[in-house]
Amino acid sequence: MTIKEIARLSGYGVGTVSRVLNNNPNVSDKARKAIMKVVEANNFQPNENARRLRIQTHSGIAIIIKGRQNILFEEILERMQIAFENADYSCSVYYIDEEDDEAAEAARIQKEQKPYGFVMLGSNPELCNFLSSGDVPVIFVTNSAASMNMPNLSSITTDDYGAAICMIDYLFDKGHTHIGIIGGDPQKSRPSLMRLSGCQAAFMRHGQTIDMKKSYAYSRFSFEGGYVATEKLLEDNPDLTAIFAMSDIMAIGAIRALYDHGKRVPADISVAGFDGTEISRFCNPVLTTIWQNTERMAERGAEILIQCIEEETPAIYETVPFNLQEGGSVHDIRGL
Amino acid sequence: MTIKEIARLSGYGVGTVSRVLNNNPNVSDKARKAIMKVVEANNFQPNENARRLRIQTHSGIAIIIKGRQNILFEEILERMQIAFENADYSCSVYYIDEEDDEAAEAARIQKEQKPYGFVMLGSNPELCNFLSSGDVPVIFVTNSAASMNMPNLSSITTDDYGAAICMIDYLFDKGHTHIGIIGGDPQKSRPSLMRLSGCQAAFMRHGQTIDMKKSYAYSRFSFEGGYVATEKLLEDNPDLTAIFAMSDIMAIGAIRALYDHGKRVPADISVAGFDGTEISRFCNPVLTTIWQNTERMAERGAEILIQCIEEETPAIYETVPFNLQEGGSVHDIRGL
DNA sequence: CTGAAAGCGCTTACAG
DNA sequence: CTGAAAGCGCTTACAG
Repeated sequence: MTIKEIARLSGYGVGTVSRVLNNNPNVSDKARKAIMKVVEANNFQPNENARRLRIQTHSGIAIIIKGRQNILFEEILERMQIAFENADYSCSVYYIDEEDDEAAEAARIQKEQKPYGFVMLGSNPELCNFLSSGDVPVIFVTNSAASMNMPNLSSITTDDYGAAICMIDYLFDKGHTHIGIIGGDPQKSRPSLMRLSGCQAAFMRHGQTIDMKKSYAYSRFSFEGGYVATEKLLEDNPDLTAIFAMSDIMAIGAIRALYDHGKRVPADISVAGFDGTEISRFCNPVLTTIWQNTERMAERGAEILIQCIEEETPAIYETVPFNLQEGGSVHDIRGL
Repeated sequence: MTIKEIARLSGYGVGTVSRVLNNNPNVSDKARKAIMKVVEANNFQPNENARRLRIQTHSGIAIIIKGRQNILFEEILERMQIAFENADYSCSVYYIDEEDDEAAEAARIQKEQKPYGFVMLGSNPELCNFLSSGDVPVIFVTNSAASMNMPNLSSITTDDYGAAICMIDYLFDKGHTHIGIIGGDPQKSRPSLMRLSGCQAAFMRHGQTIDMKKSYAYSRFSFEGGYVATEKLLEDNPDLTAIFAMSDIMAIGAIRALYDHGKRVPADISVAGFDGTEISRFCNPVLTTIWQNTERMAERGAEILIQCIEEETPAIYETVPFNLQEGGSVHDIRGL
C-alpha cells in the first residue's frame, strides 16, 4: 500500500494525499474526508524511509546513552523524552556499551539522521572531538563540557565537587576519621575525578590527605565492583569506620561485602552512596546518599538544548543542586 | 556527500561505488582500492534512508520490550542481541511503556521496517491479534503463546507454574504454613496467573487453599508495589511467617516494609523472591529466589526465531528450567 | 568488471 | 484547492 494507491482509490492525486497526511491546510474538506476514509480503511502508514529521504531534514533529537541498566540515566531519560515531546521534538534513543565509542556512534547518526541536536548521557566530552568540529548543538548530561569551550557543546551536571565535600564533611561530623572511598578511574571518568577532588578538599579541611594507594579503590559502577573494592579497602585499612561509594549500586555491593566479612552496617562500619536512585530508599539499611535532582537535570537539559537549537545560543554549562539524603547506613560514632 | 560525489572523485560510476560499499565480489581490486580510498578520506556513510527505500526489504529483527528498567529483560536483551548478531541479523530495539499498546507498535514497525521477525519481551500474546493475522514469525519471551495456537507465534518461558510449586514446597518444608503472596493481576499478567496456579497446587498438596482476599496482594512489579502490598498482607494476616513475592524487586520492597514495621527478615518473617537477577545476590539479606535461566532463554529464543524465519517451521513453545537459589531471607522455623 | 538508467515512496515548488 | 513532475540517495537488473 502506497500513497499512489490511496490516490487512485480516493480519486485524488498523490500530492493531495500527501498534503492530507501532513496536515497541510491547503486541502478542501471534501478531499480530506474522502482521502482519510481510504487511509483509515487500509490502515495506511506512509513509508518512513521514503519520507525521510525526501525531506532530507533533521529528524528530531538523538539521545545517546552510555551503558545500559543505569537507573540514574533511565530516570533522566524518561523525563527528557517527555520534555522534548512537549516541545514537539521527536527523539530517538541509542544505547551503547560502556566500552563503545560514542563519538563514532554520534558521527554515524549525524550522517544518517541529521538530528537537530544530541543528548549525551554519561559520555565524556573529551572523547567527542567529532561533535565539536560540527556545529550541531549537543548537551552532555552528568559530564561537564565547560573545559572544552566549544560553542556547540553545553552541559548539565550535578555539583559533583560540592556534593563530595558535603558527604565527607557529614562523615567527619559523625565522628568518622578513617574513611575509605570507592569510585571510578579519575583518569577516565570526569564525575569520578570531580568527586575525588571534592573529597580531597574536604579531607584537607580536616587536616588529612587521601592515601590514593590505600584509601581509594577503583571500581566499575556495579554491585560486583563495589563488592571487590570493599574487600580491598578492608584489607588495606583494618581500622576503617566509613566508606563513601560514588554510586548507590557500588554502595550496595559494599554493604554486601561488609556483611559477608562479618561487619554490620552501620553498627561496625558506615557506608554512604551517591545518586539517590529509587533503590537507595528500599535497600537495607536505607542508604545515606547524595540525591541528584534528575528531574531538574532532565528538564533544564532539554530546555538548554532547545534554546541552543532555536536561538543558536552559544554553549551553556549548568550545575544542578543536590541534597544529602539521610538514611540508616551511617552511624554517629562521636563519643564511642 | 553522496555516492555520486564518491563516484566523481574516484573516477568510477555510482554502480561500482555501490558494489564496493556492499562488498559485491564483481569489482576489480583496482576499483575497490581507489573507491575505498575516497570513501575513507571523506568518512563517507551511505544514506540509510535511501538504502532502505531502495532495497525495500526486511531490516533484521525487531525487539519490543515492555517496560523500562526491567533488569530481567535487560539481561535477556543483551544476550539476544549477541545471538542475533552472530547469526548476521541486525536488530533494532523498541522500548514501550507498561501501559502502551504493543500491538500498535508492532503494527507500525511492521509497516515501516518489515522485519524478518519480532521478539516480544514481556508482552501478552493475547493482546497481539495483529501479529497473528500476519505471517511474520514472532517469539514471545516470558509469556507462553501455546494457547494461541497460531503457526507464527512461538514462545519461550520459564516453567512459572513449576517454579511456584517448588518455592511454596520449599517454604512448607522450612515449617511455614502461614504464607502470603505478592504478585501481579492474574487477569492481565500471564506469568502471574501461572505462578498463582502453581501456588494453589502446592497449597492443595499441603491441605490448604489460598484466601485470595487475605493472602494474595496485587502489586505492580516495583519496589513501591512490593512495599504497599506487604503492608496490606501484614494488616490482614498478623500471624504470617513467610511472604512469596513474584519478583526480586517486589521482594526487596517487601523486606523494606517489614523492617519499617519492626519485623526482622528472616528472624521474624521470611521473604522469597522470583527472577534471580543480580540484585538478589547483593541485597540484604541475600534473597532466596527462583533463578530464571536468562542466558538460555535468550539463546534458545533467538535460535527458535531464526529457525522459524529460515526454515518456515511452525510455532515452537519451549520451557526453560529454573533453579531455586537459596539466600538468607528464609528462616527454618521447624521446631520453634 | 563497469556504466547508464530505472525506480523505491514520498514531498514540494510550480503552474493552473 | 489540485495535479503533474522533479528529485531525495541508493541498488540492481541490463547491456556491454
